[in-house]
Amino acid sequence: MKKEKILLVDDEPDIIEIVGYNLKKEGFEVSTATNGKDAIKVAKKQLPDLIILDVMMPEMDGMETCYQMRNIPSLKSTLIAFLTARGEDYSQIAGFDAGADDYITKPVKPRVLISKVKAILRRKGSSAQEEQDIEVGNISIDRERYLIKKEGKEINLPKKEFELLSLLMGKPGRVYTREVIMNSIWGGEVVVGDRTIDVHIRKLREKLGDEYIKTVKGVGYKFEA
Amino acid sequence: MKKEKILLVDDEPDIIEIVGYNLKKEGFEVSTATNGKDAIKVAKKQLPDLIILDVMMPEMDGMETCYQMRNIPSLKSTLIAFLTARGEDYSQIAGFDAGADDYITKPVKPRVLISKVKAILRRKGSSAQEEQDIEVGNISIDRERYLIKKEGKEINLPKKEFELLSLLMGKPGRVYTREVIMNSIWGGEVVVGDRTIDVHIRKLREKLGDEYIKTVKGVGYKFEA
DNA sequence: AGTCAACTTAAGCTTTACTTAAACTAAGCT
DNA sequence: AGCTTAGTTTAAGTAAAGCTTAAGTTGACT
Repeated sequence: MKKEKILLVDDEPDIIEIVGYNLKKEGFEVSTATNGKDAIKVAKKQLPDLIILDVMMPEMDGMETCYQMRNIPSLKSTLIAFLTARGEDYSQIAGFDAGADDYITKPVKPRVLISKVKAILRRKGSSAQEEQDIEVGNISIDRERYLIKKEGKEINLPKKEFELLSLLMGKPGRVYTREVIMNSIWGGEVVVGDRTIDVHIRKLREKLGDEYIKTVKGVGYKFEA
Repeated sequence: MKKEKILLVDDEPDIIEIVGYNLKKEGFEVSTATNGKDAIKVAKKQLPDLIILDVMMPEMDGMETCYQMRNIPSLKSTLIAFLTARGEDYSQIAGFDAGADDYITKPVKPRVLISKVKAILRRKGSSAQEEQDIEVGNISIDRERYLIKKEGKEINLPKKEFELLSLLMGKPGRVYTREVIMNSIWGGEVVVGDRTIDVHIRKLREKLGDEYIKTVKGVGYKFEA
């Protein structure tokens, strides 16, 4: 099995040292950063499986770093855990809101840390969604150029429509619930009505033809050739 | 969307009271138990999404309860979180080993609790990919695409029928009582008459043929090849 | 024969989605 | 800045699919 990559971010070298050592000993591939900016840079390159992020850091704190990371598409499926001093309850709340998956309280006992990290990673399972260009039937999608082709003809889609189609075509046949669609395209924060999705679906059908996107009543939508 | 079910297990009525109140206020459907045995009994009936389990309990403690629950197939995908006094590091480790998904430290501040619970449940959605497709006899079920196949032919079922068949096929041969069916598909809140189940069974038989779903008079229904 | 549970049908009700148009927003242009 | 346009979201009416109920029927067991 491939080594799992962990990015460890903390401004205190001691912590990096101790935690890093323990993680490596357990067979993880560990990279480190001492501030938010570096962390983002490294994360983009390495695409780690888990990022452990200290909340208290100079310049850009963990919370802010987390927000920014969550807005980077390639890090969407990456797990983020906060490292926080015990009892800072409100930072926990804000942390979850910022999109963290878990938090770890300092001071950490090595064995606890390892158990925790393993538990977090275990959850992840198979979320390695590939960013490749997809082609289904006579429709192909080019994420890099932000356009789609139908029978060779290029069609330009506005952002939301493109993302919606992109999501649905990411796994043809699979039904996406409105909830999932909302979360993927609008994110948990923005609140828009359900009708909005309908309308975007409609626009897509208008442009592609009705035969591609199917409605599963009471459940959601799916793309099918 | 259907309310998420949480089973709360603690021997102290005060905790149940406070925590339960807060969870209900957030829109969760809460059931309770004051000891491990009851907890298992209730869990089997209700099939909750999340079980919050106090570690320290008389008779059967949380750890033991957790072990036993993990050995019950129908609770395989249920999340279990421990409720533990702050700083009991070793119980945390043991907890993860026992198959817990997370732990919550006492004393709990309501807002933290809610955030935590939501975070835990949020994970489930994304890691529930593990749902395997079931195949019995010449009928197979594809949860992702929301359709079933009989001898290769795809059949489209409406939501309730699909869920009902899905439930029954989850364990072929096992008899599901009306009560369990109600709880799984409608949730404890909605109250609909027993005839409703009959009708859905009928529709299924209409579409699949009478030979698959069998009636066990006075008890319930089962799926059999 | 009487009782009880399940079956069957069809009708009415509810929910969900479709469609259209109009309001709102953001970005680019003059 | 104001205008223009493309894009997004909301709103409202309509259509359809699905769900539930009701009521009469069947069949098994005493």
